[in-house]
Amino acid sequence: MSDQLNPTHTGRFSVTTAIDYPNGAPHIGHSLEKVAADAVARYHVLRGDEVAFVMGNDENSQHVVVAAQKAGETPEAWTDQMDVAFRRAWDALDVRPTDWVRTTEPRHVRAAQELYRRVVANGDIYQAAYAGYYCPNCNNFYSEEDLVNGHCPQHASVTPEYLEEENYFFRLSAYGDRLRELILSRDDFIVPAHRRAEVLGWIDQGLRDFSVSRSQRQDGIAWGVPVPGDDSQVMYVWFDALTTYLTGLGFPDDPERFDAFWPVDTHVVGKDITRHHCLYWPAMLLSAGLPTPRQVAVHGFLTLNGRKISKTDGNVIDPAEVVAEFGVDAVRYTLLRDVSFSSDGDFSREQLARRYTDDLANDLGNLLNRVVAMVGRYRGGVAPAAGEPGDLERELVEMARTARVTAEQQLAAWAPDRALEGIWTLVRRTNQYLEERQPWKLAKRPEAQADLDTTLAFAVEAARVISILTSPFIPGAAAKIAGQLGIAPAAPGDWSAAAFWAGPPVGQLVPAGPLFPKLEEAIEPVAP
RNA sequence: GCCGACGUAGCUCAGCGGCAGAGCAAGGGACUCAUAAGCCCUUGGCCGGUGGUUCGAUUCCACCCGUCGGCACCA
Repeated sequence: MSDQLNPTHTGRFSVTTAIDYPNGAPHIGHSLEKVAADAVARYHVLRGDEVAFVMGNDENSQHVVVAAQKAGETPEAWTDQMDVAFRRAWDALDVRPTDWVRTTEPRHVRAAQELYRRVVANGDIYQAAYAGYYCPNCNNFYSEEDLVNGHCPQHASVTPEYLEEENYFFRLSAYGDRLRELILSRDDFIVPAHRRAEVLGWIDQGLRDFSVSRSQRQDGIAWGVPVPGDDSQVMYVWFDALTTYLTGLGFPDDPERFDAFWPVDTHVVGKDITRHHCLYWPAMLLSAGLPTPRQVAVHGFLTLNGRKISKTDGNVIDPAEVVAEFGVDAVRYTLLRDVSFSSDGDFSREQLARRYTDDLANDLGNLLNRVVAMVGRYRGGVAPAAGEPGDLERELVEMARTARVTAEQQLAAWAPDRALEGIWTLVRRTNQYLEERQPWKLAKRPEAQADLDTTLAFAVEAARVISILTSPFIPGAAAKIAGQLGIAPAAPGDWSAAAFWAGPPVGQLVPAGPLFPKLEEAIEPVAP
């Protein structure tokens, strides 16, 4: 079954998210791709796959040095703090990577240098002058167009000096044809399709080499991965950052693990770094003689209340804050349900409250509550055995199958919103089923007790299936559903139990109150 | 300017050659197991505009109008 849906399915699955610059606390905008990757990773675990899910922080940037200085810290102390902050933020969202890479780790330095050596050996690195306007405050180069009236765009008082320095460059220009072939070789090498078209367009316009090192001398603080054979240079952002994906999967220290998980199944990235993941990275790997990724899934950005997320405008939401208010499952659900992965999507407190109330509390929570209550009231809390299914029961079973297949297909296509939409049709169908069978009426008729048993049994079973189907998205709530059904939460390999009568029999229920209690007060619209 | 997309119900979007769909929002109803929840019904669309291809176009093509991304060392 799984192999039909995903021809490359090998019993292993590897996925990465973009690594973040730890120059401040993570905001809700960072969360979408982490939560999406986590949901897909959890799904693969349920499928019984051995999963590697790599995340991390990009600590080698000169921006980090600047941020640390501003905070009066050493870069080491600063990145240690940020490391804790980021891990805590992802943990609060129930995002559980199997591997966490900091680019300052020795193993990553080894990985980046090894990759660099291989690319050098293939003749794709050369030395040339890099020229630009250098701002000592930013410790960064700007192009002439970047300057504002000759001043640094970040520091109006600074007039950046025109500097040239010898840097190393990667011969990206030589890889246009091979990259085009690679992208054309798989429909879903880049998803969604419009991103693929965009990248092919870039290739047609011609590729330029990019610099992969910077002089280390800038302001004395040694920071970054030294270029092999030239200690005066450190690797410049992309060469170093992209290599984290290799580091996390065991390159070069753990060849067994690396062989098992590389090439990675999917890199999940934001649309802003499409070019680097779809062109720079595959070209670097081709040069190094390493297999290229199977897929890059590009997601859009989140807006907040219809506006760009911006710290300077104060248009930000701290994930921890909304998690505290609505619960982690509601935040995950809203991110995954409301935001089309392929384009930008809006997030707002109102929308979060709406999803919480409509989908989670009313549809799902209330469904579980009424089922558990009826089994309690009519059958002493023990789920009865089903009798012969009728048409309605067969429809319900069919609906469950459709929901499961939809979830599978849509997750494979990186459309978690569609996957959830499909699962919710089963949630709604189960509520409808209860209205059609009206167990509360059957309970009053002595001759209808067998029908009541069947109805309750199918409703309980639907809840059990829903618990498994929803578990990649809202693991906490899914486990609570299982808990009230008196069964274990979904475990690795349990996806196949997401069908009627394919799982452990439900016996004694364990009522525990509303899954998603009604929100206390109406959420006030956020003032503009 | 160039490249790429998008304009379908009040909102968010699906459909992409054969009688316009979903969820939310709005209005009405029957019920009572349940978190005043759930269920049923209804309202609501010249499918951006104009031409063309076709027996037939929301769906394909061209142009126009409008909106938005990208155009490379800022991640």
